[in-house]
Amino acid sequence: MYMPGKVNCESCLIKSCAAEVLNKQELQVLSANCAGVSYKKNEKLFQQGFLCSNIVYVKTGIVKIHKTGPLKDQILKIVKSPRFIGIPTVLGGKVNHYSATALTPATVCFIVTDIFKTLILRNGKFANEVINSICQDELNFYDLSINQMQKQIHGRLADALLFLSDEIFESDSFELPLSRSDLGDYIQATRESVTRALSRLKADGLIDMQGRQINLVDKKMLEKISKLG
DNA sequence: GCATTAACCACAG
DNA sequence: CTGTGGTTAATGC
Repeated sequence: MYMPGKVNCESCLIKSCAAEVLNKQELQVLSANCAGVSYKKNEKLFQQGFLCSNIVYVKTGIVKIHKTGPLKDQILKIVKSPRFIGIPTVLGGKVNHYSATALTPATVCFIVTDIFKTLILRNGKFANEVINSICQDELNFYDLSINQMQKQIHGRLADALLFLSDEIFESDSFELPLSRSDLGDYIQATRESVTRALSRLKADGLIDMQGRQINLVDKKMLEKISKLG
C-alpha cells in the first residue's frame, strides 16, 4: 500500500470541485501538503478508532465506508472517485469514526488537516464547495437510511443493484466489487439471504449472474421491486 | 392455526 | 467464499 509520492495539484486532471476554485498560490500550498498513495483492492485507507491526521481525496477507484457496530461490520456507503472522504472526521474530531477500504485498486491524496482547515477559512468559495458536498452526502444518507429501514430484503437488494449500476458503474452489466457477505453488510442481510435473493432474481429472469458478474436484464422490474419494497 | 420472512446453523464444494 | 437445506422466531392474516 505504500508508494507515497509528490503531487502537483495545479496540473492535476482530477481536481475536486473544491480545488477547482483555488487560486494558483493556494494550489501550491495544497501541493506542498499533499501526498499521493496507491492502494490495492481490499487495502484499508484508514481505520475506525485510529487517530486521523489527514483528509482523504479519492482520485481513482471505488471505496467502501464502513463501521463496526456492537454486533458486526456495516457498510455505510460505497463511493466512487473523485470524492473527498472523511471530511466530517477532520472537522469534527481527531479519531476516525469509521473505516475506508478500497474495493478496487485506488489512488488517493492525503491532505494535511491544518492546510485543509486553513483553505476553508481563507477561501469562501472553497468552503462553499466543501459544504455543498457535505450537504449532498447528508441528504443521500437520509434517503439510504429510510429505504433500508422500511424496505424488506428484495427491495434493499434491488436498491443496491440499481445504485451500483446507475451511480457507480454507469452500466447495466458489471462485476460486483463485494462478496456476498459484504453485500449483506451493505443491505442489512445475512450472506445466505443475499444468495437466495440473488438466485431468485436470476430465476425470475430479472438479472443474469455468473459468480460476481451481474447483468441487469429487466431494470424496469427491478425499479418496481425497489419502489414496492 | 397457517403462511411468510429472514436469521441461524451445519455441511459441502 | 458460496450455495443449499433444515430449523426457528416473529409477524400478520
